[in-house]
Amino acid sequence: MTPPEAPEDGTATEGNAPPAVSVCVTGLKHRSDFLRAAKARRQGTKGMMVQGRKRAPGEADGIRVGFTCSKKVGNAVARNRAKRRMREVARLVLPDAGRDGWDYVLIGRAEATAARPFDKLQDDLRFALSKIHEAT
RNA sequence: GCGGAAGGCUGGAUGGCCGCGGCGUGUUGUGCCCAGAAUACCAAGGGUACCGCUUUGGGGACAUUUUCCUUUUGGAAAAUACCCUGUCGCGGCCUGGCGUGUAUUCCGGGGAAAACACGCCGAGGAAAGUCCGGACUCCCUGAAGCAACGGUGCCGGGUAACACCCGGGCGGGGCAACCCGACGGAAAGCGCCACAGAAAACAAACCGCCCCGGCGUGCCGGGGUCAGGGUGAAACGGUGGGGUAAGAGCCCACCGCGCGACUGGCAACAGGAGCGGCACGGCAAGCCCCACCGGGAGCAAUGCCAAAUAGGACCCCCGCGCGGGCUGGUCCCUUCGGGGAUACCGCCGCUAGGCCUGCUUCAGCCGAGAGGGGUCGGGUCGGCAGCUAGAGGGGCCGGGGCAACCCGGUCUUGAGAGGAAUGGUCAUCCAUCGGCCUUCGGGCCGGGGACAGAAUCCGGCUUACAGGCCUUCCGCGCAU
RNA sequence: GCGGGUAUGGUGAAAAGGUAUCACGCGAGCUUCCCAAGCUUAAGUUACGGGUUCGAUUCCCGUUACCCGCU
Repeated sequence: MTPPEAPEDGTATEGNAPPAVSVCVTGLKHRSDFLRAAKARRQGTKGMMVQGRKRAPGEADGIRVGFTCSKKVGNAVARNRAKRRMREVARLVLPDAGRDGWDYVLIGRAEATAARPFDKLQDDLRFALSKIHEAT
């Protein structure tokens, strides 16, 4: 679902400082990946739930990220909207704050993910990532 | 103007920044493919002419050194080196595997994915529910019929088909415009109709009413009767008159009901001379009968390519159990005729034993595996196809038809993802809601954008939906 | 996506077209000095909305929620 986001080097995002090493952010595709991430550490915020897992070496390269919404979030339109907002947040935040060799899963929340102001949503992800990373 | 009925359209707009999916073109051009060249490599096993190293036996001649005897020649012993001839092993080498082989590099050609650039396209009227009907694919099947099961159910037409649509009929609702209807058959058969009521389906009679008989004179028995009573969703048709012991379609009139010649209509159905003399309650969204339709499963169908690991079949190499033999090889003995051995090599042959179920018999299978190499087929992850041009949609024109719809012409349009694109964010405008101010022109602030997201495709149905716009019609009020 | 099923007191289950039943639980009361046990009693939109029928938990249609299978 998440096509390889454009390598954040140069052209895009002039506001954000491009990371020194351009790490490829790809999508999580398999259910087993999601389940493994769910067993690792997690951090909830107002806007979303974030799960993170440091992969075993040799499993895959780069940062991988997946998005999920349960039926609690609403009908298909509401779920897709929540996922799109989280995808956009991840596109802006992860190349900066994410770490190479990790899997992340972002889980949408009813009401909050769709209604929360966009900058707050970005802050939520940054906060959650820092909490997950510092726990190591 | 108010209230209503029917049909249709629409489903926020513009811009900035950042981004997504598909297709096409171009650039880069690696993985990969094709053709060629060069170099290197390929296990176990087998062979051993030759070469190198090494273990060890026999022989040889001379040389050197040391020791001893003699001390002139010389002799003896030991060591070293050399030569010849065997021998244990290792390596080289040959063979084997070995081929359309593998790997690397280079030259030429083709060229995914990816990146970049440019261009084009990118959700709906319901994309939804998955309720019908099809297309398409696979499975079953010789064909047809019957049965079973499921569905449809007024008639005619439309359609690829339908439970859909159109027109008509009948019934019901509304003053009307209009709307609604699973609307075949209950004299083919079975079943059910609680409670109440005398009685619930075809015959019967509780209270009554009337007549006769009896006596104990207000009760009993027999007969007639269904007008009255009450029950219920439903009760031997209703009203009036005649009639009678009391009554009753018993008779008459009108209404209702049934049958119905004939007439109209393709038909549903309508009208209806005449006849009957009241019989035939309801339920088929109970079983059923009649007519018609239907094989099953579904794109997660299906087809193709195809890692790692495990397992299967076959081939080659190697190896293993038993027995015997051979003009073989090797070793031993030999009176040189031959005889014996055979762990090992080559060739030939075979079963002991095990498995199933408690026993027997028969049959079958395994039986020689623990290795190395190769081929083939199945097949998972994964990938590709199916996958979007079709009973297509839309506009305009012409023709047929009351209409649904059909025929012809012309122009235009065309999402194809796969943890799943079609967006995120900001600003302005637009529609709208609330509050405040108002000089009633408006202004300010705040909220806020219906239902809802393609997943193989198409025709319907059903359900959800903020608002806005258009057309036609009906009723009432007012004015003319 | 495609296909199938279920819904009845708080929970788990029954019910043939005719008064919604059983067990456990919960509330109240009686009994007891108190508790337990026992006895009495209350609580239901039969998921929702229509239809057929005199009458629907049951039959038919639609809606909602939940569950299951196919990869």
